[in-house]
Amino acid sequence: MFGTAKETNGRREIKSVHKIDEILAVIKRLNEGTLTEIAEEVDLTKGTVHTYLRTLHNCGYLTEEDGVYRLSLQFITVAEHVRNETSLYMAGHDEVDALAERTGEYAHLVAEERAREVTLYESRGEYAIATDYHLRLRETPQYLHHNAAGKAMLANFAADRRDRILEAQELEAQTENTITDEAELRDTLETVRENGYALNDEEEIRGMRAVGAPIRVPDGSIFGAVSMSAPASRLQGERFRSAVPEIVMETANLIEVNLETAQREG
Amino acid sequence: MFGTAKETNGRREIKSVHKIDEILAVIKRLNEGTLTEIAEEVDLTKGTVHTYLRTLHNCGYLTEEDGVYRLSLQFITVAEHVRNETSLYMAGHDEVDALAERTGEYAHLVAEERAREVTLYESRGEYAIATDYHLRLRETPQYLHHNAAGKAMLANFAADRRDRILEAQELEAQTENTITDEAELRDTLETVRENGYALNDEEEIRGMRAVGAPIRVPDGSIFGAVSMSAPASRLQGERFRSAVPEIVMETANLIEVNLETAQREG
DNA sequence: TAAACTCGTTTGATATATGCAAATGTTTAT
DNA sequence: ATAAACATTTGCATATATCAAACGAGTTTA
Repeated sequence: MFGTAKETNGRREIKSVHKIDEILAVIKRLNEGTLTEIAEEVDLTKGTVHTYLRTLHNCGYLTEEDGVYRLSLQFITVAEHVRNETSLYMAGHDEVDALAERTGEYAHLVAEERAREVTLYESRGEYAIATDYHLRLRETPQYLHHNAAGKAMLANFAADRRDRILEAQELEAQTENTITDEAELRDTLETVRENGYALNDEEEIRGMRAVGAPIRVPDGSIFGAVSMSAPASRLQGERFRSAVPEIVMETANLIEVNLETAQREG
Repeated sequence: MFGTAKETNGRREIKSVHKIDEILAVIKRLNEGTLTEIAEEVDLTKGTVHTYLRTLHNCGYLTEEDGVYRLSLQFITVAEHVRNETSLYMAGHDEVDALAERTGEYAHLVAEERAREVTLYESRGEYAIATDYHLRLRETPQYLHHNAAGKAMLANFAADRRDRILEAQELEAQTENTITDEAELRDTLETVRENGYALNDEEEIRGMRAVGAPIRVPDGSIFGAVSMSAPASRLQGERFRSAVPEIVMETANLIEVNLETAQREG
């Protein structure tokens, strides 16, 4: 989305979709732009881009004020729809609120899409810090090996799904603690499977630790994770390695039950 | 967006954009669909729709599992970006949290786009009710005359902007209390301007009242509103007509100051 | 005050990407 | 084993996206 398309291996595609995607990507990157500014960044003439912008504006993808285009607020309403139709969100947001309240820290509900982690919901406990940072983090799907929730999911995928993800990419580092060696990561994931929870020891953000647990359903199609993150100073020793994991796994279990019962109803 | 384009008055447009918009609209409406299901709803052959779906999937707009397409979770991440780039959200979300906490009820931060109200942020106080209903409400931009925040904005727009909005549409009713008469609405808006706040007396949801206040900036370009909503039984008499309006206006004022200072910084 | 420049918008002509119909795979049902 | 339903591919005709160039509006410069 917005400029991240894979190469088209010979199969026919609609070129206009790619052009639209490219234009939206440019506007997202510039945050706002005039026709000339946008056209400069795209391999199309000003006249053509003008026609695209007119149509995208008319269809509600863009707003325009004094010749300046931006992504429209309608993306927010569409996102609400997508979220509300995601059963994991519906089953989990109250439990994540409860987790944030019990721990006083940030709690997260995430899902996997295209080998990346998308945050469905985030709840801020009383003592939660780095609010703005977390807001920005949600703008970009994250690598699964960067944090506890991602590792919890990765560990519990079927082997072939995990292999496909691990083989498709290099393990980029985010901090000096990020696991970048595949063998080491696979060992860790083995432990995560055994324990039922994953830890993140300053692997994503220096000074921050986190605990995550997978959310499973029998048929395997729905999948996600919950996690709780806090400054390392407030998350150490027994609390980090036992008490909080218990609470996080309990939350995951509650969400699993919610998913189960919701499924039987509808 | 997704099937709400106005008619194209003679000017040239990119037809593919409309087709994409229509396809996404169908998938949004069906929530999920196979190629055949989607193609049935669109005036294109299966083969053509197939090419569109392939491209939209490749570009990250859709997910596909066992031949079933859905809107992708990436819409959520894009929405986060849009929201974080909206200065009103950045200036207002903490204040709206505070408003929800002080009143114990739902607090809302909204903006106007295309003559409709879009919710940028919503905060749930301790006693807030109808959570699921509010989630669903956020999926669709609302008419401005349906609630307190919308009326607060409408009342404080420049006259021509207000006229353009009022003249473009019928005043649809939502409950028996909704103001559907233009003259009556204009009178109400006059009062709203005088008071500095707007009331909603079961005009949007039966049994719910709300109080809203406009968020202004000198140059007039940024515009929005805050509101607080609660069951009528908890929002009556002096509390409805004076105490809560004071608090809501205070919140709006704080957000205005945040906007001002943020603007001077960057 | 005119000329030069910038930016958005329109338009005719053209190449090509799109869309159809029909054929080909692939899976599911009988 | 056969039929049916569905997804996918492909050749061909044509609608349409694109370019270049012209036009118009607004701003700056001399």
